[in-house]
Amino acid sequence: MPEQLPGHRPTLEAVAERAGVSRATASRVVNGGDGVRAHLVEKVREAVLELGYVPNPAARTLVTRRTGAVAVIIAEPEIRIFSDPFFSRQIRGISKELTAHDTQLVLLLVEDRGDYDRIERYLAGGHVDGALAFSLHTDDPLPAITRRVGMPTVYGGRPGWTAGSGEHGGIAYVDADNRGGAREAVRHLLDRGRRRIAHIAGPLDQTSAVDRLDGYRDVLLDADPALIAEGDFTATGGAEAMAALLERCPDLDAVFAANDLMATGALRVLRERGLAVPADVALVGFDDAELVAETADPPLTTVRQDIEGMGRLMAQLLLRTLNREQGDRAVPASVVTPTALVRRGSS
Amino acid sequence: MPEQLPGHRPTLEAVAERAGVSRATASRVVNGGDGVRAHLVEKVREAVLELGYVPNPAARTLVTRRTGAVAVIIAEPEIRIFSDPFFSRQIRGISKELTAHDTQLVLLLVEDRGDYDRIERYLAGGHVDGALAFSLHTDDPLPAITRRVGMPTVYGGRPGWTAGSGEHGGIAYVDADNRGGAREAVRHLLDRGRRRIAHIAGPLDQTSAVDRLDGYRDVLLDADPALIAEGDFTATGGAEAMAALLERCPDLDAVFAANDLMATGALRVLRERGLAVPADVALVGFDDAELVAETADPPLTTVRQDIEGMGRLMAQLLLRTLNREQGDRAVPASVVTPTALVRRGSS
DNA sequence: CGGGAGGCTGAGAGCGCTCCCGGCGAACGG
DNA sequence: CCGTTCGCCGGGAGCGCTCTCAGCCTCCCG
Repeated sequence: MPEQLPGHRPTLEAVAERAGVSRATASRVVNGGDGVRAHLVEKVREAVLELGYVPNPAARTLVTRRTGAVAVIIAEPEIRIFSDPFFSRQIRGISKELTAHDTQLVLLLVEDRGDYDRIERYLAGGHVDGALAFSLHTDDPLPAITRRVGMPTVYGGRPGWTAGSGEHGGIAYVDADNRGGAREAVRHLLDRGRRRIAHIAGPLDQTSAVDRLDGYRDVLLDADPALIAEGDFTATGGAEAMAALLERCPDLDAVFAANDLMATGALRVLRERGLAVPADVALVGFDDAELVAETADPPLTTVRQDIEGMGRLMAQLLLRTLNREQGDRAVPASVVTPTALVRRGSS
Repeated sequence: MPEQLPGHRPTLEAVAERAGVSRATASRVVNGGDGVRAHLVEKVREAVLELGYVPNPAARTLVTRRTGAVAVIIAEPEIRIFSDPFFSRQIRGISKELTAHDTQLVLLLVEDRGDYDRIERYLAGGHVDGALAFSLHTDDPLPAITRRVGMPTVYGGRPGWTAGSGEHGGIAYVDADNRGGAREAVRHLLDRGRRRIAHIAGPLDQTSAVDRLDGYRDVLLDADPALIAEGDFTATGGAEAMAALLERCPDLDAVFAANDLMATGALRVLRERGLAVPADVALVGFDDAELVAETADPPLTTVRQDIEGMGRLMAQLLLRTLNREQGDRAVPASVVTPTALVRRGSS
């Protein structure tokens, strides 16, 4: 590519002049070249290359009312956000899909509740065409905001308050089959002959945690409530929950943890107490988190979900909505992706 | 905030009309209100509120030639990117600082080498005012790109090829005092009476790994080369390196790992071999990674760096550069932040 | 009381692009 | 050979904003 010319960047006007055509024709070529005779297309392309022309996105946005950018809103006040590989992989999937469609990713991190004003102003300002948001908690103000400013939004993870469609059209989301995956995990433990199967749940203000707990209960209809402890999706939380469970039910012979991080915490506590995994206690996690599940000792049996694929799906859903005609108000259907049990040494 | 009005968003023109002033005056008020009489300011502010006016960023950018956005380029093809808490915390710091200055964060993930063309086009397109980039490898094409398109850039971590100032002005970066921190770690092990101190280095195409190795050598001038093994900053890599070290030097009595993730891998191998930490082998890590160093068993002695602060610093440096007058070509000075040894149970 | 200075305001140009629409030439049918 | 259609191109308006500059009005000083 040519060096930046001194002074200002070349404009479409300059390209047109050099190619000996009008600005309109130059614009047509830059945007695909339909309806322009071949030799003119060629001339304009040359001029673009020679001048090192790059379209000015602001000018383009001003008239098309499209920014070619999408906001990714992460409203997780905790450190988890990135350190949980879950988010990183989902973002990676999103990024790939957006990139493939020449769309930019604007990252909006929410630190505290006051930030929501900023988010609202930002979305209302028309900086982006749509938004992707994650794992809402039950009282999250985000849906109200996106609705108010009319911003097309796709959520990652089923939102808390809407089982079906809300009052004003449903909300689009992409989620894994948490409940089904949990069922499979527990059934697997039953198949292994386990009878006192405990569950370390995630924070129950998140639907993924609730769904996994529900899946556990689906299979263990008469489960002893003492066999259920709530964690917070971190290793430390998992360890604490495990300790509490052992206190209450020393006879347990299996644990289904709602994610792999908590499973590793549980693993540590079990080892400390001299309990062998899986001989004394079988353990199953959830997520198949890289650098965690496989490298655990013993490697974790876990429920895999295609996290990166879910990210891609979120982006696809959003982009499809954005590319619909203006009048078309239909909300895209939500998608639930399948899970799969991965058997390793811990069960 | 008022609901989105039917049809189009209100423009500055509409605000001006409603307030009974000219568009110019309305603009002045929206941008701070200097030099406008108080009662007019009041009137315009009211009109803004009543109409729910939000400035159109594209129009503004078109004339000011400022986008109010900064690119964060992450060119780490590995999974590490986010799962290494290092990046997440740095991004968090960056995000905080940018938010405080009303600047947006555009995330650019580089998946493979072909992506660099896309990055170059993006930067050349003037979508952003500046860029922040991370941990360059020695042959990274990024510096050439940012220079070519004249994009102000601050790097996280000292770039590989430029010890001092390059041919055309130096490159601004923010880095921790890796070498000094490493020296302190090794001295600490010496103070504990250790004499056969091994080092698990990071990938030596990254300057942070090189600097930490150099710090190790600064203190152990006559270190046995067999005591040094190269890892890759992951737990698995650390485990492999540890195994290799034990193979070569069964008599080692201490290990300084170039990061905490590798230290945990080493820890696992040591335990497997029946070696007690710190009784048989003392262990020191680097980073003070959350959810890793403190929760390890035993908790890791490690070298803490203020990662989030480094992120903030990167953003500050960049913003300062951007707010300089156009003519001022000076590159901001790079910053090296201090480290501190945190003593825990592993040494 | 006149003149100059200085503070506010408004008119208007213009940022770089897209897209509507009118015109023009070629092609084709009668 | 003329009228009509159709494909292609250029002129020009306009997206919403900022900013310069000229003009006005007030105030102060001589």
